[in-house]
Amino acid sequence: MARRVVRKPTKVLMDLDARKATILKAVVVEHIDTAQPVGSSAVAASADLDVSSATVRSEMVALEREGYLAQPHTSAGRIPTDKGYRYFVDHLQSGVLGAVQQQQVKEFFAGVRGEVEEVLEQTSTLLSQMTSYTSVVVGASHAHATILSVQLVNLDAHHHLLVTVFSDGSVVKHSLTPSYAATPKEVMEASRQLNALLINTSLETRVQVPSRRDHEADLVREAVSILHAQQPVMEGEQVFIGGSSRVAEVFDGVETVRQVLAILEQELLVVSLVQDILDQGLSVAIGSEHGFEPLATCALIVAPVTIDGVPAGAVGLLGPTRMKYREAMAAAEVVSARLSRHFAGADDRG
Amino acid sequence: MARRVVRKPTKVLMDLDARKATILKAVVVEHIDTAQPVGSSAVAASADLDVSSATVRSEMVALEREGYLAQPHTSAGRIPTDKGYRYFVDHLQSGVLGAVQQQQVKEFFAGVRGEVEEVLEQTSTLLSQMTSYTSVVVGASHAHATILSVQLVNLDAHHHLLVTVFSDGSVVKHSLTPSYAATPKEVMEASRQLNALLINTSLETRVQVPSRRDHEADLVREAVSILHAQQPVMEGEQVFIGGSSRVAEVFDGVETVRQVLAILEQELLVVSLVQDILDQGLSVAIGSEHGFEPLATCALIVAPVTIDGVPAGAVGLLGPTRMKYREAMAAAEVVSARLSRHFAGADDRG
DNA sequence: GCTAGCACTCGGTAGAATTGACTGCTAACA
DNA sequence: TGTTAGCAGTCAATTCTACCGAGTGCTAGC
Repeated sequence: MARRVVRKPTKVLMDLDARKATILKAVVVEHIDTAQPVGSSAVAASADLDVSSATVRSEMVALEREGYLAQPHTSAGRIPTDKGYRYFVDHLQSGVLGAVQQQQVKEFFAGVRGEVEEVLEQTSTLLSQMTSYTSVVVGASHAHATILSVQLVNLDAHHHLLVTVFSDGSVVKHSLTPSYAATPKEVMEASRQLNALLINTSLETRVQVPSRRDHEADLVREAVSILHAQQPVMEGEQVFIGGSSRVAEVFDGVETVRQVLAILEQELLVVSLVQDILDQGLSVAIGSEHGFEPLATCALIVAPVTIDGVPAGAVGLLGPTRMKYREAMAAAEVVSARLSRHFAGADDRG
Repeated sequence: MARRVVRKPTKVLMDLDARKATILKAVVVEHIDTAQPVGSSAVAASADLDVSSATVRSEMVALEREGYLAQPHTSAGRIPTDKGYRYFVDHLQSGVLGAVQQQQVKEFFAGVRGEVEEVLEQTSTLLSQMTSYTSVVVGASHAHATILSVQLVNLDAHHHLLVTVFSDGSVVKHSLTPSYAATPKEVMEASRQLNALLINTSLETRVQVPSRRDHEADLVREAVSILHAQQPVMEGEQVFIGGSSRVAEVFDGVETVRQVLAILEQELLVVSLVQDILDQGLSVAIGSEHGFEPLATCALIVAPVTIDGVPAGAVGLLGPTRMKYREAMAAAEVVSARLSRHFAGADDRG
């Protein structure tokens, strides 16, 4: 992927004097609210600056020159640039969740039950409902997990199922369809050997396969090779996308909607996008910051999920650059934290 | 669900004389192509009727009176009603697939490999790419499949994984989190008992569980109850939706797009919709024919997938009522047939 | 350094006029 | 009787024109 251009936001150089900052924030807040360009008088009225619109005006000229604001056309107000949003986000006093949302989260985690996948999927729906943005929940790959059990099940003479259980609780199946007919006994024996061979190894460990030429050894070899033949990257990554219909609500322009949906369809892309941002220690990627052109009008909020300190995935929210950062970031953080806790405490619940 | 109002299209009463039929078809074809109301002169020109637009006009008045056509406003042309589309579809000479699409299908099925789920998912993408409509692929539930193997795997003292393999090749996992600490030996013994108990039963079979009060028996009881505690309807149904971004292309109006996307998010709903139409032996449900209000502007094409004659799911295409029925129906039919063949012949391939 | 004031720009809107794609009807015709 | 040409009427869509108003940049004065 030609997308490794993300860089940490340079907090240096980004210092505006108090008045400029106030004005910038006012513009951002107003524009997020109304989706319209914001004029100097609106700012003069809203922000608690005791200056006239003319003063605001000259400050806005400066802010535009420095790249925080832009003007759609001469006689319009200003809208924030990505850089403007970035300043806003970096200097955001972290928001608190609304009472309704808090209640929602509480009830959800009190009531949620079931397999990891189900929980992640439902979490995704929760996040989307809370924020009215599209949510992305990524579960970690089990590339590093060790194998707890391997079992070869006989469907019929030419069709066997390799079922592998990993230490992180994931279960994977693979089909084996040898050209020769294996007897149930041979399959069982192969299964036994596979267990002996693979238990407590991870997928990255190479193992010594038998070199004999009989059905059992053939089965064992094929099973091992299938198991190890995973995609080098993030096979087994799980993505759950919640509220894709929100895309049609929060973005304007059919074409934008189509593009965003098209991207969400490519789950691998979404995973790597989230992963990238996480790598960079960012919690928000605004506009072109993630270096992925088609999402230039989007902002992506991510929050890591950990299990006992170990990275185990992430939750994310995708919205337009003019999204409600405060609420959305608060939601992502709270949910990721509760999710981490949920998994950490998974065994001491009924 | 309050939606069991689907009825077979009444082919009786639906006979139009040759000229009316020609005119109706011309209107449908033209409107599908242009999305615009079709006027009498356009019909007079396109169809090989040797009559003037005035004659066409009076015929169209009749067709409107009989409910096949409608007029958006006085001085506009006519657009087909659901009934009009229905007539069109029922009297459609079945289309053939374009050469490109044929090639696409051929290559796809020549190259496809992997687990059932992967194949279904990829098929969904294929269908969507071929037709540029959103596709829905439904895999059958394993409610009737028998259990080939049950295994209880020990994650830690309070956390076990129940892995069940079914005769249809599906694998399901459930977590067991007892409050007492079970030893690995107890878990293994429980696993053994479960196997003895459940193999060759289906999920509908009730089994006799041990009534002893020890850890093994407790584990067995819990495992059996979790396994049998499935949703009465279609737990284990799988849905794969391909090309949801197409929704933004083929429907117009953000609100419509949002609604359709929202419906696609509810997978259970989609399954039951497809199932309903399949039950009725319909291959196309147009507009309100499926009795589901929010999809009134949609048409849904379905084609059953069978494995050796046994129903095993369906493929579907969702588009606006003015979709390209010929091409889409041909695609759905061909793909469902090839898919059926693929699964039937699954064991004699490498 | 701030502000009031002013001229200027330009997108958006409202209304009127025009266009053009239709229709339905009618009278004449085969 | 069915068909057609012709015509008047309807109505959405388009174009235009004028105008409004939000908002700017600039400047002179405080």
